[in-house]
Amino acid sequence: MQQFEKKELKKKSENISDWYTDVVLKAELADYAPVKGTMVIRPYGYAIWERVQEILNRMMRTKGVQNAYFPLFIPSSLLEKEKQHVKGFSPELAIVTIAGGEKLVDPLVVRPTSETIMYAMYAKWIHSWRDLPLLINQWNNAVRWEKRSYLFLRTTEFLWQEGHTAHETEGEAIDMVLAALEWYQNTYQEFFAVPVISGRKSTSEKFAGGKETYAIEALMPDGKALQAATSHNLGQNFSKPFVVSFQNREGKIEYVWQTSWGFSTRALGGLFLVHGDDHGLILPPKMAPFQVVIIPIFKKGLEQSDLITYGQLLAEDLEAKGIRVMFDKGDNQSAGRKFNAWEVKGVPLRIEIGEREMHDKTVTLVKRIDGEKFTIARAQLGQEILQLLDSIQQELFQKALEFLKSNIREANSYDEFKAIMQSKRGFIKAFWCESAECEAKIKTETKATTRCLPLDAAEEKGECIYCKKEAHHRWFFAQAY
RNA sequence: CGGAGAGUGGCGCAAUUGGCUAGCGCGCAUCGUUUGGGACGAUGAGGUUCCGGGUUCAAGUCCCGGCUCUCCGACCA
Repeated sequence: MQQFEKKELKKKSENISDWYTDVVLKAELADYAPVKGTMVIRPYGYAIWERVQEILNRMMRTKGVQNAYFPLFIPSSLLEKEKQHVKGFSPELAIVTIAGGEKLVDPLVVRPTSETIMYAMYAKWIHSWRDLPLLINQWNNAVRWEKRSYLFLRTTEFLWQEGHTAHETEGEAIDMVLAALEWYQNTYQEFFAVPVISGRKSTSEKFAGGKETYAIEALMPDGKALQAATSHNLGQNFSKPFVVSFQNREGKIEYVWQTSWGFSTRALGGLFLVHGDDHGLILPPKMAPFQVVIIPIFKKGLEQSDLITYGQLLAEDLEAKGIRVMFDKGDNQSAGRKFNAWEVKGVPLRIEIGEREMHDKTVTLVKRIDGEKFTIARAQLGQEILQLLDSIQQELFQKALEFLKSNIREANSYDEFKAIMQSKRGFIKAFWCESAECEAKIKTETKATTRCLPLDAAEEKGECIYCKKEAHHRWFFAQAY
């Protein structure tokens, strides 16, 4: 019995954070690396990141954003040009002080984000309004020396895309900021099947050096919120110190209006946490590296090669329909072991083929989401699977949406607020006067921070939940990841 | 950076008051039998017990110093 238990996954229903770590390791998404806080993203996990790249690249192309690559090292003198920016990042910088065996006069910062190095270049490239807008994205890594790390959700080194644009007018820049936010929201909702709240950040939560920050916030099963991606309106805060200026249509010198926005591997953590159950991961079909796994069941007296041919043709048919298929045809693992392995990895559909199916020209189909098992004729399989994948995608989103909806609560008094934080957590909508003092006190006393003010939040009259002074909006609060 | 815990084959663990050739399960390799929910048998490989120093006839075990990891807090995408 004991040996059996060791094979089991930790239960999501019992302890979500143990489950999460366990499932990330066992599904072979990632593994711990030798340096504290770093991880290896393994092929299965990286395939999911590549899906994200495809999705976001496609979205970025619609607006003409181009990919490029800027260096990893930033001279510290450059980083220091924008005061709020250095101040915000300095506690978590990794700095190279010795290189080539010599002490560096100007140490090199390993990028925590690339505003400074990119804008030093933008200053060189932008001279006229005709050079605008400049729309560049890069897929890269960044390093922030986190004191406490967590697979995917907070690693010392992480992967992301960072988009950096420069515009002629602030209006254009704001359009860009909101467009990026919408891309992120779509990625999360339509592809990850995770509903989000998108909105503006408070002053204390905004990007160091920026003017306004917008974010998408997703609710995790433990009632904590995950800031899944951000989009910043930088105003002219960087263009001034970096002298990114241009001659406008009237011939006058002006500073550009800038934006930056990023979507990191952290977002994958949210994807893994939200879906999934005691048996492991559940990947939404649109993100799954394999949407279908075909498992042959060999039997004595059954010609193995016949079954493999049957499976091979099946796989080719499905692939021709654009379905991502894994045919796990090896004969050195029992079928049961394969079932379990692919369940942990969250493949949405499993096809079992054996003697019966081959004889009847059918397949046995099993849904990961609920374990439902049925037999269908091979002839209709492709169509059936496309429909199933679609309905599973919807079902996952609906489930997550219901969870989100039932975990958004209004608090009209501070007592009510505290009571919610002590029990179910989730999002709390409450009036707040927008003073940093109240925000800080609420955080210390309840762990909840302001998450955002939704874009469509109505202007209302109320009193701050903490100080009872006048307030105009109900902000979203939650304990953050 | 504070608090707690832990470092023993790849992984999970064991090793009596300090005592014999450091064990067990999983995994791995070879061969055979198997395969409809984590198969079985036989054989085999694999160890500087985190590092450095000390005490002792004798150290995985005790002492000192260091390092690393995990969890919990403050900081953060």
